[in-house]
Amino acid sequence: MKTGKKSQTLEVVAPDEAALRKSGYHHGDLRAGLIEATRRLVEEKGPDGFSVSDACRLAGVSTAAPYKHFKDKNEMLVAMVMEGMARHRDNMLAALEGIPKGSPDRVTALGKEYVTFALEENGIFRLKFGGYTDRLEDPRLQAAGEQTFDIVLDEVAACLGLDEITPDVRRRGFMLWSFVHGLSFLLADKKLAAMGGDGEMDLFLSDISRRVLSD
Amino acid sequence: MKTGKKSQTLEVVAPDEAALRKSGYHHGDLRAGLIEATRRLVEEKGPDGFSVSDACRLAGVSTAAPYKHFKDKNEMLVAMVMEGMARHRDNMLAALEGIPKGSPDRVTALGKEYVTFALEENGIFRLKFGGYTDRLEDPRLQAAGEQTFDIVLDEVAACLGLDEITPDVRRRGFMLWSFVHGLSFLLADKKLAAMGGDGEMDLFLSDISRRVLSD
DNA sequence: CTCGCAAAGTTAGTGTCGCTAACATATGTT
DNA sequence: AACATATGTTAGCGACACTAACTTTGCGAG
Repeated sequence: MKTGKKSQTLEVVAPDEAALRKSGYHHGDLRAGLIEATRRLVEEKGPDGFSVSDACRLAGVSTAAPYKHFKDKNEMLVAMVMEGMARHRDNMLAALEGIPKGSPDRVTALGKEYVTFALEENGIFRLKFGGYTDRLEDPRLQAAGEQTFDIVLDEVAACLGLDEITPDVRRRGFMLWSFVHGLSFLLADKKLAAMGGDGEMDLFLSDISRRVLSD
Repeated sequence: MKTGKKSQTLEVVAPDEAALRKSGYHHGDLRAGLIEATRRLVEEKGPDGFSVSDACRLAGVSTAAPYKHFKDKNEMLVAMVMEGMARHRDNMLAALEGIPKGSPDRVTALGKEYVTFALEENGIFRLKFGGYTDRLEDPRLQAAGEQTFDIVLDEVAACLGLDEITPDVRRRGFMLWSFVHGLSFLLADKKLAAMGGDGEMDLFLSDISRRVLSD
């Protein structure tokens, strides 16, 4: 029989969870299901509160199952963060649409998107950047991060009327990155109480862009 | 018998560890010993790698002993971070010595000290800021953080020739904080490879101060 | 001085977790 | 149809955070 009893886990699953529950003995795509479960749990309970066991319960498999697809807990997290960073990169590029090339508004838009992602996908953000050394030092993650940073460097160069990445461009890029990076952490930690309206945020970011891009 | 056998823990302790090992049945000041052990272990293995059991081994007591002094693991970490932040604050104030009041160099010096602390006591820094929401949301920690931020605000106001903390001063203070905060994370994560010499760092920070303090 | 009690240790045990080993079942190739 | 392999299972180990119940110690009141 294919779907006999299996009464310990809810049989009728919400359409929401259809993607990550299994149907028979085999799951179908447990790897993807575990990544999705990991994403949800990390977002809900935070990187520290996340456990492989929880992910297994959510996916409806035994606690040993993940190790057929991932070396260990850390690799599960790396896989999930990788997927998140790809989304992050897409969002950054999408944020540029419709803004004329060479305008400082493009830099501001990138900064805003950076902060938005850090807040909305805070679990992923903290996993990638908040952890202690070598917790997620996977070279693929580093490469993905540099790729995203290159987007910023291109825009900075364009704003300065340059067609190559000079040391000065890199310097300003680091400044902008430091800025939005720290701002993301402080906002997520609610250290900046007074930063109320969305418009105030926009002004803040464009002010920063102006200061960093001026000579 | 008072000091009969007890052969499981090294009896002859290094002078280094004298402060946190016990002598007899009673430790003397286990609370302080555990805080010191926690500090060393967090710095060595990172916030995630830290375990109460390790701290107990280092302090030479049983794994149940800490719970006579701390509610749980989190409170041990809070106590340790509190002590670190007091040190941090002292360092900030010390960094101002000898620099004329009202000079932007004072702001730069504060920024440098901030980054220095974040790198040298990286475990504490990540515990306080890197963790997920509400991991260390103790009100005492928040209060200590605001106290330190006030130091920065005073200096910003002085640079602008103001004698009160206006919204503009606060805005610029947030900018500076975001900057050094993000810079600290990126440096700790080694994302900024090219930031080589110490002098280059100084130039970078003073450049940032100038940009934020200009109108 | 000693009696008693609270403070500060101990051992033993619980439940959870990450992970492994050994076994079971489904899938796809020949 | 048969086998090899991929993918699931159960059982169990060692580490961990934390608790309960017991023991030792220091100290103050009589």
